[in-house]
Amino acid sequence: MVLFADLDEQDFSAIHTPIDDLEFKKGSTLYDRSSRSQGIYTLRTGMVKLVRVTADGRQRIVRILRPGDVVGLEVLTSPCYDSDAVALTEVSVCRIPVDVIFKLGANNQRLHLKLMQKWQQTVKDADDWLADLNFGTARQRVSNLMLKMRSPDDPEMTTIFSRDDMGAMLDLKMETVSREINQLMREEVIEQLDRLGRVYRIRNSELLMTN
Amino acid sequence: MVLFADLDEQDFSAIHTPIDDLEFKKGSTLYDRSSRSQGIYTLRTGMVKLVRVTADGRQRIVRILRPGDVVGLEVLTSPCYDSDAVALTEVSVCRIPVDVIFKLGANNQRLHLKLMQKWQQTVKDADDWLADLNFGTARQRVSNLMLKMRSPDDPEMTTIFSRDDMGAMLDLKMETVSREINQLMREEVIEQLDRLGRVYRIRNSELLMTN
DNA sequence: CGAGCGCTTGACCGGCGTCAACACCCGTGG
DNA sequence: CCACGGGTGTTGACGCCGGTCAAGCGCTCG
Repeated sequence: MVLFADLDEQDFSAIHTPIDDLEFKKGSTLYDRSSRSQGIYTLRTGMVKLVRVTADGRQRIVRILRPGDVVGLEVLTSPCYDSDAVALTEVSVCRIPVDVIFKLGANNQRLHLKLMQKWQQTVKDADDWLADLNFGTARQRVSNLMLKMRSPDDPEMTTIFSRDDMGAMLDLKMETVSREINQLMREEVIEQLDRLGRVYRIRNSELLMTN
Repeated sequence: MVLFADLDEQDFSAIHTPIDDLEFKKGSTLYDRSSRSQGIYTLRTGMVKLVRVTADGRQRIVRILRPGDVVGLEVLTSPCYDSDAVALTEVSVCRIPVDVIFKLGANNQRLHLKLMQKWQQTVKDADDWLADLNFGTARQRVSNLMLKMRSPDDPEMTTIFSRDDMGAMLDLKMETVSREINQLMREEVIEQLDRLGRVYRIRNSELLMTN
């Protein structure tokens, strides 16, 4: 209940339309650009990637969403979504139809404030993504991604993605991503914790930052 | 009056705080990250760049704003700005104190809708910027920038920036930008119209798009 | 055990960065 | 009027980072 955290009882009684709790499997798409609006989603657990296809047919990941983020805000003012949303892990979300937002929002100042905060966070995330992950050498990009994907409750842990996805995030080729990660491991800056190459421990965050 | 286009007389009478019309010279900064919020700006004429400084001290331009855009929306929910805003040309803006927005918004549904549309446009612009201008070869990036900066009322005309600024937008070095532009001119895809290298005519937009 | 997928690693190549020289525009001052 | 200097843009030579192509490894699942 990211958006409704501090609504009154009476606010809730105004809701007649159902709010669905949904689960998505790893790899399944919550929505794509062609689909009509089915509402906005608040992300409870898991990670979601927002994907666009460039003019020349390649995939570009424009942002990663994590628990607490809102997915698909754009349909509040637009009939369709701006990108595809694909689950990177098992994902559980809460889907809220657009008209529920408008009914509640009609005379609810606090919801407007919460929405505005979500918009602001989205813009900031987008700008951060551009400034931190798409600038500089391959090594800098990979380092910054490892830092950005740290676990909120244990900043030594970080979990990343398939090498292909990382390429689409950082504008690098899979092979380059692989090389940089293994280089960081040889230098003992990071340490692999699983067998699949997704979970790492950061042993020297200083060095990652000053790359 | 981008935001207040369809407000009632009575809405306006609620405003006591002054709304300033301001002018900025080319190169002057409207605000920077350290400055306290002085309100949001609607851009009437000219162009503004939003700039961030990366960890390693280089400048990154995250977006260009043009007439009709709103500058500094983030201070509606945050005490300070997320980036520096610098005038790329002579600029005239309309500055609206934050509390005016809140006073008007308290019971004005249409203003909320307008604001939401501005937020959505901002996110879309940010994502477009990432997907179109920071992906692919130098030639593709320069081509896409020329397309994005076309004049709204004459799509054959496009006006760009200093080579250094273009580098900070596209994550390329000045020299590379210069080479690509001159290459496009030799191929007669574009044609320079001024002596400073800012205004061009697009002679073959097909070719620019399919690069 | 073998097929298939994702990841790693090596060899090679090309595009972009680096460094430097130079052209051009403009303002200033002689 | 020209001489000069600084800022911006262009162009060339060269080197290196990251892309390309290909082989091989290690899982997982049939």
